[in-house]
Amino acid sequence: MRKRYTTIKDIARVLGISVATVSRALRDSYDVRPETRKKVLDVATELNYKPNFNATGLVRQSTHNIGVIIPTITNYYFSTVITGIQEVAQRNDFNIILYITNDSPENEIRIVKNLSLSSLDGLLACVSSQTNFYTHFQDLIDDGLPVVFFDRVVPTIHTSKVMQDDFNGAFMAVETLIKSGYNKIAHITGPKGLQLTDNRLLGYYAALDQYGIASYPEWVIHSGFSQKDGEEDALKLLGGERVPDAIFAVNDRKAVGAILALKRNAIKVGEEIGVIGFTNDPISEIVSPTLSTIAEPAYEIGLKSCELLLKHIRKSHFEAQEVILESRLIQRESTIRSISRQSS
Amino acid sequence: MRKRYTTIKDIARVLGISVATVSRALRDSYDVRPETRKKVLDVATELNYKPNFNATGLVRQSTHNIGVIIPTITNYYFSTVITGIQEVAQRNDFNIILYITNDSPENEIRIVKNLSLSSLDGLLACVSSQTNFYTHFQDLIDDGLPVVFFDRVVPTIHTSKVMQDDFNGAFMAVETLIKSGYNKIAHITGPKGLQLTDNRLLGYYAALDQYGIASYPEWVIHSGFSQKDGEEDALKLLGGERVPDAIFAVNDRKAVGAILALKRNAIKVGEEIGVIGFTNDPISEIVSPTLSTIAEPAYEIGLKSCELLLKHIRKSHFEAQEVILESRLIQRESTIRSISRQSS
DNA sequence: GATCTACATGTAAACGTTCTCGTAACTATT
DNA sequence: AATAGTTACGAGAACGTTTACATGTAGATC
Repeated sequence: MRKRYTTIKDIARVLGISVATVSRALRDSYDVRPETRKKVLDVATELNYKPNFNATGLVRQSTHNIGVIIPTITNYYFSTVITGIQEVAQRNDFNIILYITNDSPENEIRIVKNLSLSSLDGLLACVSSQTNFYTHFQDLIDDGLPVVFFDRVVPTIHTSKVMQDDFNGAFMAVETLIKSGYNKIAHITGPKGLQLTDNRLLGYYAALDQYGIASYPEWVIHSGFSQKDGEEDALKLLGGERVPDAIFAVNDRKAVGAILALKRNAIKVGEEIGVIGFTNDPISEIVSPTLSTIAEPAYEIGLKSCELLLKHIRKSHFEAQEVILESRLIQRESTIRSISRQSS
Repeated sequence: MRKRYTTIKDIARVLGISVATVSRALRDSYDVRPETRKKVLDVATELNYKPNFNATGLVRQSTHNIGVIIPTITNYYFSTVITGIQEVAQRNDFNIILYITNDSPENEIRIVKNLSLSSLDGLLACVSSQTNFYTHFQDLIDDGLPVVFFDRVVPTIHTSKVMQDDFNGAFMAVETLIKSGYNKIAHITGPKGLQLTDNRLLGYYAALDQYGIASYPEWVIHSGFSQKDGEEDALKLLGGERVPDAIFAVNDRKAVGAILALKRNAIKVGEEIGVIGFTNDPISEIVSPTLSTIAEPAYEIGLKSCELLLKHIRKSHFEAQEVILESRLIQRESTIRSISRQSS
C-alpha cells in the first residue's frame, strides 16, 4: 500500500510559512533567514522529506536522467563502460536509464523512437552492429536532445563521440605479430560500415604496408563480434587455400573463439599460429595460452562519455567533440613462438 | 539548444478542441468519437508528440521507473540477471534505472537513502556482500515502495525474494566431487551472514553428511567473491596442515582463481585436486581444464524478479513470495580424475 | 412536445515544485 | 521625520497531464 509522502506543503503547514519559502530554504540559501532555513531543514529531515522529481522535472524542464543505449551488457567491455558512466552520473546526481538493444536494429529503433527530451536530459549511445539507418538518432538530436556516441559511433552524425584509438591499436597488434616472426597475417573483424571496424582494418593494412607484408582478400573476414563468430572465422581460414600463420581478431571474444577452434584442430596456438585480440577482457588472462591483446580504456570511455554529455546538458552551445583514448599493447603467450608453456 | 516539444495543448489548439478530449483520445477509446480520435492521433504523429512523463507521473503518482540496485555488473551472473530484468521491463514499458554499489555498504546506503517512491515505482535489489544493517531497505518498504530482492536476499526483511536453489546446487556439486572419487573436500565461500553463503554451506555439509565424509573447520574459508579471493583461499588450503583433494567454490570466479593458483603450484587440476564452481560463467568453458559447475538460471532470475515486482506494483496487496529457481549440474574436466587432457 | 437517456465534449482542479513579482517591515540616509 | 534601500517572505502562475464533474446536443420514449 503506497503511502502519501511528505511534500513541501507539509513542511510549510507545520511551520506556518509558505511553500515558496520552504522551497528556497531547501535549495538556495539567499533570501531566507538562517533560522528559518534551519527550521525547514529540521522539519524536512524529521518528516523524511524527499523531493518529487516529477514535479521539479516538470517545472525545470529537466529530469535528472540520462539514457544509455547499448547492444548488450553481458561482456566485459560494455559492462565496464557502463560502470564508468554510472560513476560519473552518480557523482553528479544523475540517474542512468539503461536500454539494451540486444544488437538488434529493430529494438534500437523502437527504443529510440520512444525516447523524448521530456523524459531524458541526454543520451549516451553505442549503436547496434547491423544498424545502417541513423535517422532515429538524428531526429532526437534535431529535437534538441544532447547525444554522445561511444565505441561504435556513427560517422555521419555531427555530435560528440568517444572512442579508443582503433587505428593505432590495430597497428600495434599487427606490428607485434610481425615482430614476433609471423608474416601471413589474417584479420577477423566486425561488420562493414562500422567506424571501429574500418579503423582497425585500416590499422591492419597500414602495419602490413609499413613492413612490406602481403595480404589477401580471403584473409580479411567480416562477421559478428561473438566468440562463435571467432570460431567460424578461424575454421574458414584453416580451410582456405592459403592458411595464415597469425590471426588478428577485432576483439578478445573472437580471438578466444579462434583459439578454441585452433586447439580443437590440434594446432599449437602461438607456436604454429599466433593470435592477438583487442579489448583486454579478463578471459584473455584465463584462456590457455593466455591471449595477447590491445587493452581498451573501457572504464575511461565510460567516464569521458558521461562527462562530455554532462557538458552538453549544462551548456546548450557546447561544441561537439571527438575524443580518442589511447589503447595499449599487452603481450602474453598467444603471440610468442616458442614458449615454455605452463602445464595445460 | 533545447526546443519546445509538442504538448497536448498544441494538439488541442490545432484542432480547436479541449485538452481533455485530446488526453482521452490519446489514452482511452471510450467517451470520444472515432473521428475525433483519429484526427487527434494524426496530428499527434504529425507533430511528433511524445507524452511528458513528468506530467503524467505527477498526476498519476507513478513514474514508470523501476530501480535496480546491484553490487557490480562486470560479471556474467549480474549482467545476465539485468538483461532478464530489462527484457521484462521493456515489454511492460517500464524503464530501469541502474544503481551500482561496487559492493560497498556505504554506497548502498547512500543510494538507497536517496531513493523515494516519488521517483520510483519499485525496486529490485541485490545487497552488497558486506552489508549487515538493512534498515535503509526496511525504511523504503515502510514508505510503501515495492521491493523485490534477488540472489543475495535479506532474510530479516519480509518482501518477495527470488533466488536459485543454493542448497541443492551445493549438494549436487559436492556429491559430484564425491562420486568422482574425491573425499577431502574443502569449500571456499562468501562472507558469512549472506543467505546464499549459508545455503551453499548447508548443502556442502549435507552432502558430506550423507556420504559419511569428514570435514574440518580449516577447510571452510569465508572471504569475498572475486577471482583474487579464490586464488588466496586456494593458497591457504595448500599451505594448511591437511591439504584437501577437492575444492568446491561458491562461484566460478573463485573457482577459476583457485585453478590458476593450483596450476601455478604445478598441481594437476582434476587429476590431483578436483574443482567445482557455481554459476556457469562462460569462463568455465574457457579455463583449462574446463570447469565443472552448477548452472544458475541467471536470466530467469532477472525475468522472475521483474515480473514479481510488477505484480507488486500493480496490486498493492500482492502477497510477498519467495521463488526458488532450480540449478543444474554441468560436469566438465575439472572434476574428472584422469582425463585425456586436450593439448594445453 | 415534454422529458429522459446516452453520448461527446468542455471546464477546472489537482499533482509538487519553482520562480517572478509584489510587499511589509526594517535599516540607513539625509 | 521623510525617503530610499534592503531583507525576508507570501501570492500565485506555470510546467503538462489526468479526471471528476458539468454541459450541450441528439435521439428515444411517453
